Amino acid sequence: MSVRTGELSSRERILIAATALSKEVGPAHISLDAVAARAGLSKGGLLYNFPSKKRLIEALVERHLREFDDALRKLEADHSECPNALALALLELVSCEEPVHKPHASGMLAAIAEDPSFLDPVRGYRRDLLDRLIASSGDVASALIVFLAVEGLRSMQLFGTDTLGASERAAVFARMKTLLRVPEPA
Amino acid sequence: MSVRTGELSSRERILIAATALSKEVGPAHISLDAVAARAGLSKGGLLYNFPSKKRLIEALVERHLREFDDALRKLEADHSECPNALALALLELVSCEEPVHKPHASGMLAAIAEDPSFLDPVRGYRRDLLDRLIASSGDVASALIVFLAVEGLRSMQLFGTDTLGASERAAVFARMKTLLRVPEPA
DNA sequence: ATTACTGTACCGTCCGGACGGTAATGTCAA
DNA sequence: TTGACATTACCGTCCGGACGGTACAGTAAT
Repeated sequence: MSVRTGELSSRERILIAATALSKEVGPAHISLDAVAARAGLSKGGLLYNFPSKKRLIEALVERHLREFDDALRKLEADHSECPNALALALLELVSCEEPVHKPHASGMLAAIAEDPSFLDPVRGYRRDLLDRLIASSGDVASALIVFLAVEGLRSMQLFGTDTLGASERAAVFARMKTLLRVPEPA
Repeated sequence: MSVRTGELSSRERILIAATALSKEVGPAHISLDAVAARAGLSKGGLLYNFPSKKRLIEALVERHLREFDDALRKLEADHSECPNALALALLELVSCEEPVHKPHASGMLAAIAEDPSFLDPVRGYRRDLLDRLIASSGDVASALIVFLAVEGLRSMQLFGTDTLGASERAAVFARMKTLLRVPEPA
């Protein structure tokens, strides 16, 4: 609740450190000691910011959800004139080269590793998203296809299994837009 | 290398126990002690069958891959007359109520938790699958969409995030078949 | 005086793995 | 057919180390 400088807050540094460590040593092996050292503070300092490992991981999930939603809403606003704004925003969000959620991927894996129920908030968010998508689209089936494809691309990014090339991603993106009967912008 | 009786082998029991424990205590918290106890043998006995935790987890991944591939090939054979046999088989495999891979889900999470690189064989398999799918389909874009949607459904099943209802799953399935220009069977 | 830490010292627990048995089941030569 | 040894499939214990968390005294800035 301060930080006037351009420096990152301790909380932020800790979250970043936990994510990085998860990628380096495996999601199941992030220890408080290691996270603290990586974030450049003492274990006491870490425990001051997050009173338990559970809280730390919850924060990881909350941060991911918040940043994902912010980015999505911004993109949706860009297409506010279009009836399929949400679907379009989703597609853009996941098919760009550096999606907002990608840096958080290994942190999410750490949460799953610790206890899959940490993802309950994510489950809720996704279902809401799907409902909004269905409501905003005339066609339920194509809304579902878009949702599933987005989920597929996201999961591949989560596991680092993103074997699709840029051209392939572009092809799906284009086809998906025709599926939604969105005219190409040129 | 024996087992004439109808009983499960120790290896099998261990694999089942590890998967069940992963679901119960969280993928990061399966210990050799607990797995052994659950499988009804001692830790020494477990280590006899799998000389290290790493080997145990590798076996979990191999088993998943093998059973998935078996099931897929069987379904593919059922549609051998159709040019999109592979795509159809994939869709059927993931959209049925109890997919073969679902019971293995928490075991896969345990593998990811321990070290995401355990999934390297899975990555390879998926890329091959995608290539076969593209080759067998005239249209690259729709092959990609099917692949991504399948991957999305699979990841939802993996995380227990499978919020889709049966009717929704059926709707996507049907739409996907028209995408592939497969005639409805009645 | 409060906030935001640092640093050290601990505690109890758990964990992977090594290891030394051992009972049952072959195998095979004398 | 019997004794000698090998192999298989396991048991139970032990150890060194790591981990989450606690406690607490100190400190520098506001």
